[in-house]
This record gives sequence, structure tokens and C-alpha cells, in this order.
Amino acid sequence: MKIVVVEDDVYMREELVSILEKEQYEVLCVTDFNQATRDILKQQPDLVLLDLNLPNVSGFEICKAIRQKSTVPILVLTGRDQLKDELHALNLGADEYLNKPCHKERLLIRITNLLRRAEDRSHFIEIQGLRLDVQTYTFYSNNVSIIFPENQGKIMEQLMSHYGENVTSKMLVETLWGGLDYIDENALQVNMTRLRKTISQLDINYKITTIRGEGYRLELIGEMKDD
Amino acid sequence: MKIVVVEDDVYMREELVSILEKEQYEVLCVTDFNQATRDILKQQPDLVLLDLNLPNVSGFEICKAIRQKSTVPILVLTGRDQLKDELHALNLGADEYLNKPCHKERLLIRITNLLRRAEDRSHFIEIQGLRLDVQTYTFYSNNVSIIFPENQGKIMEQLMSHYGENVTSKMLVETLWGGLDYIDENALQVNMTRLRKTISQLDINYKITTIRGEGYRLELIGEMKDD
DNA sequence: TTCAAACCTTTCACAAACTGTAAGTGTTAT
DNA sequence: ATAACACTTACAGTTTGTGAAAGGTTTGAA
Repeated sequence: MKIVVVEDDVYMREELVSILEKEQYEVLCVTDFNQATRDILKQQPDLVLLDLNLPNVSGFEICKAIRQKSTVPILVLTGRDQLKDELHALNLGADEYLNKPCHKERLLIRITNLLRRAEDRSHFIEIQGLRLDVQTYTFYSNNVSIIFPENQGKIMEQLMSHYGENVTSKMLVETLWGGLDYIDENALQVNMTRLRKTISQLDINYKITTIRGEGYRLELIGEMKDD
Repeated sequence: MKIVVVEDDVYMREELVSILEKEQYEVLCVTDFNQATRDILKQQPDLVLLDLNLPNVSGFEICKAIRQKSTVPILVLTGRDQLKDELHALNLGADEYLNKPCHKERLLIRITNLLRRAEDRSHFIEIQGLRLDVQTYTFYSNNVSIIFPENQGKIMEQLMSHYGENVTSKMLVETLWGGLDYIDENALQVNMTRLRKTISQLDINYKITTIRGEGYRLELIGEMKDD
């Protein structure tokens, strides 16, 4: 399991690394706090250990930015013991908030719990309000679950995992029929129609938009495309 | 949302009730601590707020007993600020551990988080290591998910939700074919064979045992029946 | 306005999966 | 041994997902 540590104090950081490595975690530290969010996400960690008091940048901002892009568990470990900081962090998507100094065991059991909880979600790809099991193409939203047929599920998987971007028809054809003999792009259109119909019966806020000559994208209803 | 409060100190209890009711929660208090576990579960609460220091009985025992029977979120709120108590409670299945005195907001946000997290699991019925979505009959175990055909899913639902007890053939026939015209009990046997085959391909620790003349039960492999 | 390219929708027939029936085989308790 | 109960397998009917085909609609440039 890979943990990214974001902490400016060298002494504290080394101690954390030592504690975590003793528990067999793979530990990486981020020290360029200006690009912290990017660097953290690039590592694809299983958990983020985040200090709030960083030079120049706000830990809150990092927390918020990570949560917008990922569902990785965030454990905030900080010297600030103000209640309002704690509430703020939790509201921004932190999963756990601990004050320094913190007993080793207390930290470790929280980490264990967060990781276990995250494992329960490892089947899924999630975007706000939507959740898709990519093994079975079971789809969860609004306390309702349905099963997508394989093709619709594969399309949805692409659209969700590239949320915010365009997904080209070429990419989709490749994903659905791989190296198979040539299949008419009409087949994709048929499946797209079917998927749209399935989605429209679900009470959700997203729709599939066509980008003429390009492909498709998943969008929040009401949202405008911007590239 | 229904919250059960387990707290012996009258003053504290009333304050908790007041805080929670102000947030529109439905609050129930358990005051007979000897039967606490039974009473709590009977209420089918959405969350349990548990003190550890109770007269006669151990809060730890209650925590453990609840967790064995249910996945309801347990928030331990206690005056004991010993690290080992905290670790113990969390290991017994508590989801959150807060020390008294505790700010109102701190408590409320933790409750909110626990409830939100629990809602994610509301599709499912769970027993140790197994999880079944009863809407789609998608089944999760060992980081693998598969979809049960409807009949197999319904049988599994009964077996899991009555884990530890026998499920009669009559009950199963009723569940699968309801008030329909008479259907041969052989149909159930066929589906049972199919379910057993499905399960055996899944690397799990459970098997379906026949209780001759009675019905079926789900058992841990290696476990002996005892009634 | 016109027109062609791009995209969408509906229908059809084939294939795969799920189902109950039936018939035959095991198993258990007396 | 035997009768009641439980299990298994094969089979055919039904349902569901699929791509092909054909025709309709939208888009955007001339």
C-alpha cells in the first residue's frame, strides 16, 4: 500500500516515514508544495497524509483539489486544534482529522480503517453521484442500482473515467471490439442510443453529449462544454 | 434518521437528545443496559451513540455484540481518554471514537459522515466477507464481483439475511414464486444446485448445507451446525 | 436555401443466458 | 430393504443483448 506524506517539518516527516515504513507501507513524500496536488495524484497513492500548515499554500486547498479529482482517502494530521479547522477540512472531503502530537497506534489504526474502507470501493469508478462497478457493470446512483449490458457498461466506463474530456469514437470502438474485424461505426451509434435510453430512465443529472466529428462526452445537465 | 443513545448519565443524555433532535434526528434512549444489545437492534437504528462507562455492563461488550449482528454505524462517545480504550473500541468494530466533552459541531459532523457512509452500503446485505446488492443481485467478495441470476440471487438473499438460522424450503418457494400456481419443489432444488455451483467457483469460505426435512442454511466451511 | 456528411433511431434475426420440467440417480433414517 | 427426501443432468421455451440494415434527422458550409 502506497502512502503519500505531505508535511513540511523535516523532523516530523522523517518520523512519520519511519513509523509507516515499519508497517510495510510504501511511503513517498511531497516537498514541492506548490505542485502538491499534481504530484500527489500522479503517484496514485492508496492514502494521503496531509498537514494543513504548509509554507505558501493552504492545506485546505490541496485537500479540496485532491477530492475533486479522486476518491483517495485523505487523513489530515495537523497541529491546529481549532474546531473550525477540523470542520472545514472534513467538509472539504477529508476522511479523518487528527491532532499532533498523535500516538503512533492511534494514527496507524485510523490508516488501517481508511484503507479497509477504500478497498470496499476499489471495484468502482466514481464521479459525483455516480458509481460503476467495472467488473459487472452494475451502476449505482440515487440509491438505485441497475445492471448495464456489457457494451453499454464499457461505454459508460470510458465516459466516466474520462469525465471532463472528450472520448473519441475511435477509442470507444477500440474498447468495445478491440482488434476484431472491422465493425461499422453504426454499431457504436446503436449502442449509444441504447445507453442514452437506459440513462434517461435513471433519475440522474448527467447526459451524453455528441461532439460532432470527435466523439462523445459525459456532462452535467445544464453544463456547457468548454473545449 | 433514527439514532439510539446509550448513556447512563442523565444530564449528558438529555443534552445529547436535545442536540440531536434539534438536527431533526429521531432519538431513542436505551436505559436498561443489561439488555442493551437486544433493545438497540430491535430499534433498527441508523446509528448508535455509545458510552463505554456503563453500570454493570461493559460498553465494549455491547459494541462487539452489535457489530456481530449488524453493520449499523457505532460512534463511541466516552469520558475515557485512554489510548488503549480507543484502540480497543475501534478494533471491536466501532466506526468513530470521540472524547467527552465534545463540541456539538464536532459530534454532528462525525454523525453526518457516518450516516453518509452507511447510505452507500444501504443497497447491500452483508455478512462477514460477503456482500449482496439485493436490487441487482450483484455479489461482492474477495475483491471480485459477479451477478447472480435472479433466482439464485433471491435464494442467496434469504440465506444471507437469515445467516445462522435455517431457511425452510417453504419460505424459499414462497420468496421465489410467491402466490403463483403450484411449482414443484424440484425447481427449488435445481436452483439450489445451480447456486451451489456458482458459489463453489467463487473463492469463498461459505457453503450451503441441507437440513433434511427442513430446508437450508449458509455456513462457514468447517463450522458445525448446532441446532 | 440547398445539400452532403455525420449522426440517430427503429426493426429484424441470430445467439447467449436463464428457467422449469422431467427423468433418473444418490442419500438417509427407520 | 425400503420409502422419503435430496441431487443432478438434459432439454426446450422464453427473454435479453447484439450487429446489420435501412431510413430518418441534424448540422454546418456554400
